[in-house]
Amino acid sequence: MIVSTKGRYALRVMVYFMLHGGEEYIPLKEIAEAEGISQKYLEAIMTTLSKAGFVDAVHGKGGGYRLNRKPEEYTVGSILKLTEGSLNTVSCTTQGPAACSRATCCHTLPMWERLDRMVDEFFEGITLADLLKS
Amino acid sequence: MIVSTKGRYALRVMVYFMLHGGEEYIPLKEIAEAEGISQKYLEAIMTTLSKAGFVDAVHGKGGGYRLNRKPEEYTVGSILKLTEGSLNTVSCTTQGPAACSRATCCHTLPMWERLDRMVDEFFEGITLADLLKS
DNA sequence: CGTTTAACCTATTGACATGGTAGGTAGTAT
DNA sequence: ATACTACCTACCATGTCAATAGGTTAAACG
Repeated sequence: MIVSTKGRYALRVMVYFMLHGGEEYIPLKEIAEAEGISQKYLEAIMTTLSKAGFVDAVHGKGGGYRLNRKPEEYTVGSILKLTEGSLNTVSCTTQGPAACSRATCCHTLPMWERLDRMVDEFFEGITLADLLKS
Repeated sequence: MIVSTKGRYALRVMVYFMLHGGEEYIPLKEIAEAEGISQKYLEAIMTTLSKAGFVDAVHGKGGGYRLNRKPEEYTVGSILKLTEGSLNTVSCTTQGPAACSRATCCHTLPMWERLDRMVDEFFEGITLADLLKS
């Protein structure tokens, strides 16, 4: 499991904004119900997105969230990295190169690094807008 | 984290066999010490590899494990799938297509499926012998 | 004002996987 | 017989994930 619900929910919510949002703010309650996600759980995810400046948030009546930029300007990678913390595929590559004492002689490390690069390029090459195409 | 220690250890052990083994059997103890892996923990992994026919095992003095085939005939994918159970990147794709009630209308599912295919092709395209090249 | 709405904040919980340990049994060579 | 080594079963400590609970702040509306 490389991507948990946190990242997947975040993506689905962002897609929801893209499809149903405009200038107006959409309250969390509506999204949670529409997407079948626990409202309380979504709160934490939305706060993360809001703090990072991925969405605008407004308190009070008529408030809610809305996208900040055009869908083409969000990469899936940026959303996942924010909510997941990291997209590394093995613990060998999460810390610096000196994390594993066998790094210098490990015959498998280069493969993990190649995989990480491949996954990163995959997600950075997809924007929110792209998700509607397939 | 897509690959846990189980799969990573299995790969390192298989590489060890490739480099240090021949016709003779190598006891677990030697591998565990050389690779710095808990011997008891390795036992479970080796038994899995042995049961699946990836290695030959012989009890008693002078016994141990050895490779079954030529290094080019093991794909990294087959070793990881055996020890990890699955290489799926998200829970959406681990079960059948009907696992998620939103599968038919989910805008992100096709992306996860593409990712899974990409990761699978990556690992199936690498053999044990390839690991020495980079 | 006060009430409603809705974002934000701080714990806490239950379930589960991971990584590893402990202790014993069965098979093989000397 | 005994030394060695694979195999088997059970257990445990830790951490993350997913979700819940209950409150606080901010904004609109009457």
